[in-house]
Amino acid sequence: MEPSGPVALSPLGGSDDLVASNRPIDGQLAGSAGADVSGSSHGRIGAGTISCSTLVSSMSLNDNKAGMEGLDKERINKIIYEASKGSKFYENERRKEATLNLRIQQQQSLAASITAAQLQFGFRQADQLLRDLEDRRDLSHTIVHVDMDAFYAAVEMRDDPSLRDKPMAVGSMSMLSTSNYLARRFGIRAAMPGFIARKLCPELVIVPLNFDKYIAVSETVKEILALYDPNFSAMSLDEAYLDLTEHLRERIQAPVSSRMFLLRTKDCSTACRCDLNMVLRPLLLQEVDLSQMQAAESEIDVNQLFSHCIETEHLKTCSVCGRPFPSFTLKVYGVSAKDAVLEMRNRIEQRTHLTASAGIAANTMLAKICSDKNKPNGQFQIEPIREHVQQFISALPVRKIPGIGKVTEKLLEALGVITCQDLHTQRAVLYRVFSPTSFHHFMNIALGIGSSVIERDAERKSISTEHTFGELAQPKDLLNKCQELCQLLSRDLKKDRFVGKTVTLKIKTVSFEVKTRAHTLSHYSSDEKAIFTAARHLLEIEIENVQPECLCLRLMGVRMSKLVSETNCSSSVASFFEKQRRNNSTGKNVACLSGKDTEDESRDVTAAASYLSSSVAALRDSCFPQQDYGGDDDDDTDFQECIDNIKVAEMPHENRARTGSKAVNNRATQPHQLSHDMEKQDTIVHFLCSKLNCPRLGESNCTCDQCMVRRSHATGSLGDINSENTAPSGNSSVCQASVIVCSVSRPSVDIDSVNKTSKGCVNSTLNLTQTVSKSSLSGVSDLNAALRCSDLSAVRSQISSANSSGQHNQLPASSSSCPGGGQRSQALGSQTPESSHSSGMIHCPVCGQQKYQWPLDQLNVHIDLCLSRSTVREILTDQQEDQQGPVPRKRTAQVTKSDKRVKTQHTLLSFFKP
DNA sequence: CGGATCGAC
DNA sequence: CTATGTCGATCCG
Ligand SMILES: Nc1ncnc2c1ncn2[C@H]1C[C@H](O)[C@@H](COP(=O)(O)OP(=O)(O)OP(=O)(O)O)O1
Ligand SMILES: [Mg+2]
Ligand SMILES: [Mg+2]
Repeated sequence: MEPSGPVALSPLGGSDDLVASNRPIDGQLAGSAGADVSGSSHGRIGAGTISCSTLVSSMSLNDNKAGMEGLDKERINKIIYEASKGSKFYENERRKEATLNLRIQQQQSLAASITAAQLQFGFRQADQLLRDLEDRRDLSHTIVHVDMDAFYAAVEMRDDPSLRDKPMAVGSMSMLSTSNYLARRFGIRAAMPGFIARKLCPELVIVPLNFDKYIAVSETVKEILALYDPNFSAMSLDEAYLDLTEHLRERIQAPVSSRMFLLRTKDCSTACRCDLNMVLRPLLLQEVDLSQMQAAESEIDVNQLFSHCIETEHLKTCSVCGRPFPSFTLKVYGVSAKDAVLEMRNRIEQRTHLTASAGIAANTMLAKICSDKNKPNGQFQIEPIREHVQQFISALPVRKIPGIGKVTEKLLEALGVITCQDLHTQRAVLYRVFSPTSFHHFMNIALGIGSSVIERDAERKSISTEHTFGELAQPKDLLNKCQELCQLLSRDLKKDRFVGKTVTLKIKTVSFEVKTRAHTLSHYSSDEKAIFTAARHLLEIEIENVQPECLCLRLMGVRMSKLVSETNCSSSVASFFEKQRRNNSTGKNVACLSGKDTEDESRDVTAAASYLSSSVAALRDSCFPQQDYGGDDDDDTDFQECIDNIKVAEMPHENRARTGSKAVNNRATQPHQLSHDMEKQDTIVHFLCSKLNCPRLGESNCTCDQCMVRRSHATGSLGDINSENTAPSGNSSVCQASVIVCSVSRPSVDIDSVNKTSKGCVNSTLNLTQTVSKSSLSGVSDLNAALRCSDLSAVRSQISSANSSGQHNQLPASSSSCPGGGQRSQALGSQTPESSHSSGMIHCPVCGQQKYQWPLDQLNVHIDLCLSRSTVREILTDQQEDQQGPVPRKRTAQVTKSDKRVKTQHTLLSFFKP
């Protein structure tokens, strides 16, 4: 994006033709942007028509929503403006608007500086990319996006019939989460404050949120979705993507009866309201004589088909609720995608009494757009034919593309881009003005290309909690609020078994200005005190910064990121170490791992390694609280440096250059690096062993690995590990560390074998650990000595020798030629898809946690953590019977206060994965 | 890399 | 009176 010295030899003027449509808009928008800025300074209102409300376009109505077509926008915007003007919120929106206009002006001058040569270059690059993308276009999948209609509102209307014919919204006078379609006719929609909505429609009924209900309904809907695609991906409580390809294949073979479903013809208050497809369908299907049915028949005359049994009591009365069945028909759905989706939507409605809309297309981006097209209670399909796709996408306004919001729309509009067709027309300008990533996305959009596979759920990356409150300015009050939030955050972290490293404080002043401030802890934690210590510090700095003014806030939030999951292991290494630190040491929480260049693919491994490093450090701290290491963070930085070196060495062609400068041809796709990750992890483990400088460590590690490998093949015996790993008492503290490291190094086993045997292995590790643990806690300082004497160069040479061929026989897991790493990985790699195909359920061999389609790398990290954790846990329970498990102990029924855990919404990149 | 911005529900 | 809460991605300095 650098201006890169626009030595405009021939400024745009000469090449008008190519961007003809661009010119007038350029001028117009630059002009209007300038007018906005100057106009806002003397805020003239009233006299003009609507120019006052377009002044702050961010405050005018978003009608980009189903059910909001053809509104009297002018009237609505006027009301919104009248209700907003002069408010602090409005003033802040104006400020934001001004900086956005500034940004647009910069963009425009950049666009204006494009030379003819640059333009030509842009065209060439764009066309090349377009060809590549076109070549890889995949129309073979049938992707479906399902989205409930006016979800929260629909649930409330279902449960309170008096609401059904009224404009209503869900939320509060302060903020609405959604509205029903009647209310949308008044311009009332999500993210609008209730008091403004009331001005638009005084009769509006506002119903408070009931998250527990929405969550329950959501689960019900998901049950149905899973029948069509067990790997479906829910994007929020009310929508999901499915890949119907497989279902459609099977659907053709399946018996007709599997496509027959009941459909109530009218809702009667006295009749059974159960899902007829659950309580009645199975009974009817028993009675049906398929031979009597016409193949083409789609609506079946129930009375005729079941004339022989329709008077039977159990077919007249619901056995669940005891009420009479309502009138219904039996519908036979076809085998097409359209019919399958009709069937699915019908089943959702029969089951939940709520309607859903759906989109069918070859990729998620198009499917998402389609699901909105016939909302509510409708569906739309784009046939998987290139020409159809092109036709559909070309006419589409870019604002309809998920991921393109108000701001991007405005930026594009300034470049003459309104429709997706314009994206293609203006491709040379876009190439120059936007980042390579954005440009890439735009070209995908122009072609109607998106992700044609449903991504498995990514690991969560942050957990946060924030509250809006009445003005607070007293430092005491602010700190109290901060602590309260930290407590809530800690509770959430523990509930979901996460520990994290980076604490971020968010504040919003009474004038709606938002700031965030972050601090990275020295150890992974979910502990309230640890979080609060960090958050308070950040807050105090901010209070300090505005003095002698007082920091007057309307919102505060705390977020934890750099997360590591410790799923379902009932006691964590982290909490163990936290306890030790609380008891023993004076919290020296300053040191943190130096900056990491964590690539996506190695995130888990690196995180695990970081975690390990933290754990070892914490272990050391807790064992030897009196010692002053002087170089506390030396260890960490050495460690991190080593990891980085490994990564650099193993990813020679890594393109880590910032993409900001216009890279000419750095569009090479990166080969997947999973096997490297495995190797890295092993290398890291060896690094740790080396770092601990114990002659027996490598040996122990090997033995442990081998032990586990052998057990996995059902030939191992405990003799090996017991005899070889038992350390002389003099080395006991060192060996404790070794055991921890050992257990973190992954057992080379396949899943089933682990399920059968790993417990024994862990226990044997455990026995050893217990012994040495007790002696080390009594004050042996060999570990400390080892750590202090460790020498980086020696470590490096040890690493390289560990990676060289000589070690391979002893260290199967570090074989680099084997995809996925060593034997364990290989076994895992071949077993996982197998077992997941039949049941899809994978369970952690250590803690037993089950997860659907557990991704290999995540499973591995999880097992690592579990193993080390369960080891420590057993030590703990052996030593002390006290303390809380992180399990929430309060059974007091609490209402859920948020719809947390919304995952990567439909943001640009997510639509273009493979 | 931290912080701001954008986008989504 | 009264303008949310939660999360992920990207960009810029
Ligand atoms: N800005 C928001 N803030 C808080 N909650 C929201 C917001 N937007 C949406 N939600 C919640 C309430 C919605 O019912 C639910 C699903 O969102 P979404 O599918 O976009 O709209 P909707 O289901 O209410 O209407 P429809 O899908 O028919 O347009 O998510
Ligand atoms: Mg919806
Ligand atoms: Mg939705």
